[in-house]
Amino acid sequence: MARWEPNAAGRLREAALELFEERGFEQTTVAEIAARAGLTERTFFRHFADKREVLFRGSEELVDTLVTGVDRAPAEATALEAVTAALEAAGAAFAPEFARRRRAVILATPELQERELMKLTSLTDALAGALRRRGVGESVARLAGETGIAVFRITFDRWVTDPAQRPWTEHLHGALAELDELVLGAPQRAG
Amino acid sequence: MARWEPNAAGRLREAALELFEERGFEQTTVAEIAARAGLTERTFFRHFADKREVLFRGSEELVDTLVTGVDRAPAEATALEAVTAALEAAGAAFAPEFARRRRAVILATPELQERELMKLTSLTDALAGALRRRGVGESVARLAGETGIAVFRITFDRWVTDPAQRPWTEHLHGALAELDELVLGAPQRAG
DNA sequence: GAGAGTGATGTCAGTTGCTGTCATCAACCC
DNA sequence: GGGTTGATGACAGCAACTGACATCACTCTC
Repeated sequence: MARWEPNAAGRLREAALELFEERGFEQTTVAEIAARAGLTERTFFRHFADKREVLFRGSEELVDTLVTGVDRAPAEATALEAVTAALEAAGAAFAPEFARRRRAVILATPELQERELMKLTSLTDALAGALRRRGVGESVARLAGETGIAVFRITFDRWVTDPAQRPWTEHLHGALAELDELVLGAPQRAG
Repeated sequence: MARWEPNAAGRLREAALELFEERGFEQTTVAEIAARAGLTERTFFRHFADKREVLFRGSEELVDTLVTGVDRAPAEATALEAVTAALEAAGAAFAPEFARRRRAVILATPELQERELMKLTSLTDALAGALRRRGVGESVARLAGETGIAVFRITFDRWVTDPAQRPWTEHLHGALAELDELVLGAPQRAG
């Protein structure tokens, strides 16, 4: 038998999410989270740098997914096509039920929104960096990064709140079509 | 003689900025800031909701300036023209020396970057809201808000770091011209 | 002009986020 | 079987932040 119950970080994350849902982020202490997970406060801070971070574990993997998606796009692909490929790959990174609960808590908590904005900025920077590495100019890379994350946010929100639970790629291409409309004045995306 | 030295909030802000420059945000305690301003820690928290906020007082006024700028734009103006008018008005809101020092501290401190992203988001939302109120559609208003703040950030950074100290409007129109290039493929802005 | 506010400040005690340090002890290695 | 490792617990301590109450120059009112 193992000395400790497995998956301490996962238990802490689930305990935190439950408590945040029940009584709110600020009204929950780290000691309470740890107790529900069968651990101590000190151990919580060994797994997560701070109280907010418990809801953001995994964002580094998302960065990797997006960068890999851009890197794997064919050399002839435009910046936006490479970003689109990356965003398609990103859809597989989320467990829908967890994502939905987590999103509700973040929307209710300014402190968590701050952290989320920071993570999204790192996604933007990572996308722009990957594009620059494949030869895209600085300004276009930055703009494409910002646009890509804007599309990502729209896609994520719709996917998470869709009562029909349509797949990620469907929402993604819907958002991209709207981007085309905005830029070109009419729907033109084929597929 | 007045019972207290005047401008407590201003003294706290200057003391905080000095200490953040000297030894960094995290290495500075609120008690130290208050002491340098001739006040107590408790009084600091009466003037500022938290330690970060001491560098962000005034952002509500910037929101007002931008919204007023959009509201005052002629009814025929496009969304982008209204945003441009608002951004021109925003230039007068900054004292360059303070802005430069503040920016350096924020760039060195992730905690402060989080707060800054939050403030920029509220600027984006305010711009988009003002545009919607003058009849601009939801999606265009949001995109114009995001674009406007992106241009604002570029303008602000260049203005603050410009060794030649050229005026705000000059940097603003430079950034807008680049936006045109990106969107239209060639410089086309006249004035 | 005396008494009753008013408002910015001080004082103090308390909670909570977060950190450093040392101890523990099953599992693993040689 | 003894040493090492690695996740955890225990405990002390700092700093951010809050609530409650006291202070006292100024101001308003009659």
